[in-house]
Amino acid sequence: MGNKTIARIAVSAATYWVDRPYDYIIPGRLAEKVVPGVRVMVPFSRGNRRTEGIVLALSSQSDYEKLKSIESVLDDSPVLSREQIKLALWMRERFFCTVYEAVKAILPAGLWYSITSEYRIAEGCDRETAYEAAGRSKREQQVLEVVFAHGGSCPLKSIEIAFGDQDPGPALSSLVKKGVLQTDSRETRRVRDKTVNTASLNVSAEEALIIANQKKRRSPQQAAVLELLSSIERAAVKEICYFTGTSAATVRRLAEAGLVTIEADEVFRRPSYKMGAEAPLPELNEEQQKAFQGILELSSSGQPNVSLLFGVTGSGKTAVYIRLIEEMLRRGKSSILLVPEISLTPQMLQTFSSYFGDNIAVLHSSLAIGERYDEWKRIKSGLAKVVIGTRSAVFAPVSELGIIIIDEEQEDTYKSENSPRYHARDVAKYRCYHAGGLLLLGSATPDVVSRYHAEIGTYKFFSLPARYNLMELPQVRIVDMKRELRRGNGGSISLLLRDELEENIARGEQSILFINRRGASKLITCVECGYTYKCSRCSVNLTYHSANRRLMCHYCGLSLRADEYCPDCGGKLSFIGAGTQKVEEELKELFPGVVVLRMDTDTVSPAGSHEALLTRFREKKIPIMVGTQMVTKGLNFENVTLVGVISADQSLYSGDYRSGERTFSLITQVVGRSGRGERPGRAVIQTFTPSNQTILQAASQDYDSFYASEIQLRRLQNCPPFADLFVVTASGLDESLVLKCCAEIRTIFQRELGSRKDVRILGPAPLPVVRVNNRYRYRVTLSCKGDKIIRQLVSSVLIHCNTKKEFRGVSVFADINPTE
DNA sequence: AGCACGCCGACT
DNA sequence: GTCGGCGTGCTC
Repeated sequence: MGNKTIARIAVSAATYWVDRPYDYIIPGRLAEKVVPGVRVMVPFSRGNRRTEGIVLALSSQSDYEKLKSIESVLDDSPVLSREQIKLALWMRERFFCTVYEAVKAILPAGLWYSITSEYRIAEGCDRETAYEAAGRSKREQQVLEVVFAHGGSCPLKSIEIAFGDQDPGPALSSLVKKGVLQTDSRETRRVRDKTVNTASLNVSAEEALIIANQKKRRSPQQAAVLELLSSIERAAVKEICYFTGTSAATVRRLAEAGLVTIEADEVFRRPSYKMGAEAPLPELNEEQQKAFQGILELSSSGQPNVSLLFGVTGSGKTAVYIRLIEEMLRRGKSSILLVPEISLTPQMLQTFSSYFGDNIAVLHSSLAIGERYDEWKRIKSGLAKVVIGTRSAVFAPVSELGIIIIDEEQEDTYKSENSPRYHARDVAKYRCYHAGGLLLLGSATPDVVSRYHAEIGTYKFFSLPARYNLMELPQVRIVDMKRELRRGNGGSISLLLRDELEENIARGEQSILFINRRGASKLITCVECGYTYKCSRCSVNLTYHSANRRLMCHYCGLSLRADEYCPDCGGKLSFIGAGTQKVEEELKELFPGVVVLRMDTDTVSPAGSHEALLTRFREKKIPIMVGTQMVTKGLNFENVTLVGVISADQSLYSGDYRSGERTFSLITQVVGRSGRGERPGRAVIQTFTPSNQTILQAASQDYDSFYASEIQLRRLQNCPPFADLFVVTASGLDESLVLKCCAEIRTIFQRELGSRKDVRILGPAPLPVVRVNNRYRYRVTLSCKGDKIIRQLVSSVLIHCNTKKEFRGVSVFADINPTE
């Protein structure tokens, strides 16, 4: 080791366009503590404001002359490993975020510091001199008033509140400069390491008993504690008190006498769920065994290390997961199982706990911050080697990564909607590649991109056949909603569905109605012929924007005036769409007195209440349940024999390249799950486009034919997997400025890439909802294979637009292959 | 972004 | 003269 006195640091205050490693001097007193992966406080920018940073690397020299020094070190040991630092840097390049944004995604929230500053009147400065120094400045006077009102010292927050929308900054720094005020800032952590005081004997058990006997007269309580400890040696102070009826003070007195030692033992806050009884490993059938072995083979042979496991619900994917995780444990390696938010239920955790017990750590968003932090610590320390969680669990700090399994890998919840806009699958791929782990994608309706990779051999492909003896394919009927309209039924429930519901109610069987609420924007269709508007340039459906009363393409921005009548047949045009509430009301009118359970984001908010609703539905045998996506998880009930899809169209025509895939996946899931008991299930799918291929394919559960037609479409449209979509979004209060910025983005792309045949530039186009929070949002899309040159160009466009004076007030960000 | 510096009109 | 408003430029 040379004399590395300089640290390369990523700072949290840096925005994307100034984000780079900054060099700082490591002061001698911190030399030991500053190592890559620890967080530090550093002065940053002209005002030297205190900023959190993370040490990326150490160096013995710097190109920069006027270096500042690290102020303090926040961590005793690195919070990021070398691999994780590399991951953060990779994420910056890949997802157009700052290094620190990536770091924040990788680490649990419980680790974050919040900085509170305090201002106080300088020592030896009285009221008079202070006001004299403030002079005639009203703001400085006001600052002093607030500080004195707080007794000479007060948090910055209070001053800010007193100032309202005025900025106290200049007045504060002026007063500090004059020596009237002094400031202090402290970083505090919201979550502490939880500890429990534990007492243990300092003397042998025999000695303790002798002393206890001596003490029996004078201090019977101390004697009782010693007696207890002589038999169990070590116990939590709380428990000692409970069993002996003494107080903590008694134990403390013994500690002062040197007879016992009290230590703070680290304990973990654990999320609670029901543990399953220990169970033998599931047996695998022939197909499962083939998949199991085939997947494991990859670990010895190297590339490729990704497999796709295709199998409908009930085909036994979970058994394969369990055996793989178990195998990894046997090899001393860790596993990460990612599930979509809605599948991570107590029931599911109970199942896994039967096999892996306390080896499991759970990570998901509705855990208490302390629980989440402690689960993270258990993983990092190697206490938990089986991680089960949602999207962010892909960052779990396991040391020996054996396998990452992504269940239902086509789900949108694996893509983050805000910065860093990562896809868990991409991160998993990166991690597995670099740590030599396996990646397994599981699905009944794989992402078309994944299936394509399996087809061309970059992923290994395994398929589990459905267990036909378990259930018959439900009887599926498709209802043409245009005809319903023409017949005078303007409601959202067709005559057929009404009859079926009636029958189920009469028979005491249960029904679930599914509403597809994806894509909040409106679609227009012809009542007579089912005509829908398509973009002539993008072959996606146009959506109606009430703001300008025009039909627009979300890709290229094409806009048409909305007609009154169908341009094809002259029929009446009408909107498609229904909400859960509306359907609930209609049901109550159709079936007075029948209980209807509604399940959507309005009725399901706290964690676990989703589960509670489902339990109620099952146990109370409530006749009808209506809901959005989340009801698809409630379809495992024997008594549910009818499933209705209220409107299959909405997601189908939402106008992004994955809408077909999403619709197929949803309908397949819904249809495939009715009739899980003895009686065969029935499904009714309502649609305005009954001849739509995707709906027909979903109704017959035919993934292969769906894939075949979808992949052709993707090739035609130059969408993933044949190209990546780089979407650059600009937003701002001034609509014309936002548009001007988008025009410039387009021009830059055109100038730099215009000659490349494989590149298509689309837009500017409005987002499905153009105005949010008074900000107008437009985007330009770049469709091409993402290589380094493209990524660099996108990055430079972001920096250009965010820093150009002309575009002040417009913020621009980029996203790769977004899901709507 | 956030913060300081510098320039300029307005007001004590 | 200074106070504070706003435009400009930089961040190891």
